[in-house]
Amino acid sequence: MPPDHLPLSRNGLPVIHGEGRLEIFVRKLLSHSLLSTEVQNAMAELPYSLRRLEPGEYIFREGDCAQICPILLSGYAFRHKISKSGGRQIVALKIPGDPLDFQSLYLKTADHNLQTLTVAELAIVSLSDLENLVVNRPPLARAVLVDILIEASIGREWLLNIGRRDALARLAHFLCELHVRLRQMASPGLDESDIPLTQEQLADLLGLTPVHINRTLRSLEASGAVRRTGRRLRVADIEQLYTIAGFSDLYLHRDNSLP
Amino acid sequence: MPPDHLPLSRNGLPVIHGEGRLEIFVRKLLSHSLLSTEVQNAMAELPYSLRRLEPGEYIFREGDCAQICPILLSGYAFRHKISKSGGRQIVALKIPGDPLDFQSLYLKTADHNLQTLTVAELAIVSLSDLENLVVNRPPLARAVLVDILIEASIGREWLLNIGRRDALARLAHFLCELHVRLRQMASPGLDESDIPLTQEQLADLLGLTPVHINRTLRSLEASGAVRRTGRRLRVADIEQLYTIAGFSDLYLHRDNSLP
DNA sequence: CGGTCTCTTGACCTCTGTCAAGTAGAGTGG
DNA sequence: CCACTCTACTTGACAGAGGTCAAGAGACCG
Repeated sequence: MPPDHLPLSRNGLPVIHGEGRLEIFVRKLLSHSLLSTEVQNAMAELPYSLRRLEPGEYIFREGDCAQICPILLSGYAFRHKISKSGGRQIVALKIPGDPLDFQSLYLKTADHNLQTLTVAELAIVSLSDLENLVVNRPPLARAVLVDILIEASIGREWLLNIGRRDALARLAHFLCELHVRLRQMASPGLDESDIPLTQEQLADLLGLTPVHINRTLRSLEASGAVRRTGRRLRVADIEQLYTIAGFSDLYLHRDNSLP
Repeated sequence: MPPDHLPLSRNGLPVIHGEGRLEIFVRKLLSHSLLSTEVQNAMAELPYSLRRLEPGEYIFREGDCAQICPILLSGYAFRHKISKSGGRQIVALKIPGDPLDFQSLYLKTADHNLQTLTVAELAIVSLSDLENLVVNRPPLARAVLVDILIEASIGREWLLNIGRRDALARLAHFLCELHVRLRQMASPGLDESDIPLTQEQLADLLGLTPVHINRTLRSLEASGAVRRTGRRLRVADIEQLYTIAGFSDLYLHRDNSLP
């Protein structure tokens, strides 16, 4: 039985010096911020240790006091919270390239759980290396902050989604968001039409039940917006999803680095 | 007819040099971060101009490109978004002492609307003054970031609240949060048991309808958890509200400045 | 090929929304 | 101090989106 928690903070001697695996992280920040090539190179050369996690492994738990900054190199992860009555709500979905925990560097305790969704690879960057990199590079500090602000903006859109859209539009809206975010990363081996969540996970993410997700998914399939083969769910007609969801990507702030 | 938008960015010559009105903002940051007296004094002496707003006035709108940093000195304000089908969702409630818009300093366009809930007074601080203050004061920069992170944490708890709690627990949970946040500010003239929202606003905040808020409020009143006189809503028994909501204040990170 | 985890489906239920009409406060003006 | 007016709050009847339960079928894995 593997340990429930990652033995993460064995004060991070970097093990592997990446063969450009951090490039996807650089690309993530570039998607919303301008960074000089000097900064980009410095980031790509950050020492890190690589960890491979199975689906469902916890990266940290509510109440923990994390000390490192993991970056998602491949696979998916999600943040979630559980209410006293046992209901689970997924509050964020992270895709390859996303930094997973700038927050712990500034807050004492974690207010949510972070768990892998699929097999995932993490680059564990040491706190001091990261701080050394950011200090004296205001544009990089700014890019990190922008990343945090965009995650918060996505959270607000999810509030609107769960609070005010019916099941069909709500599901469609999430599929649109994931599609846009994946396409924005434009990573080889990352298929923006492939939805990696089970129906139960979709339910926990959208504040619905698995049974109702099933019915709604079926309805989306009937209209041709998605296709399902076996357990695999794919976006079939993104334009139609946009229409069903009333989707606008303003909240993703993709224009942030434009003139 | 007053202008719909504030003429905010008349490039901010500070008009009034505060008689300690910014003290409440200092106190807000102190509630989660340690700051030296030097930093506190420098903050309190920031030049600012004072604006008084009527209930329901917009401070900025989705798509705007704000340029200043307003701080809420008295009264209440809220962030909200509107879906294509017309549903409104309040995504954040701001109380006296809260900075209202660090985000615009880093993101090009606003992704939500910001509106006053009651009569409110804002301190408008110029962008350059603020940046000058923060640069070379890392603890202050950190405190500002912590403030942003805590707002994001509150957003995640709201996702759990709307996604996974029924109307009764959901309403109770919000009342608990507001009570704790107001008490934490411990400001004279600020009554932590007084709920300043109409039933319609509570509905938009909790993803419910006004009619159902009415029924739920009535149920809370019957159990003695709240009291209503005329249109005024007050917390009557906070312990009972905690129980009904299954409330834990971990997500407010009030321990953040403790040893 | 057996085991386990998802997904499906139908019947039924209930929480919350909808509609619509009426009441009561709070402010305004006479 | 009394209309008058707005807005907010109430209330009841009814509807419907989504939840619950439970059993079975289909995928994927070793």
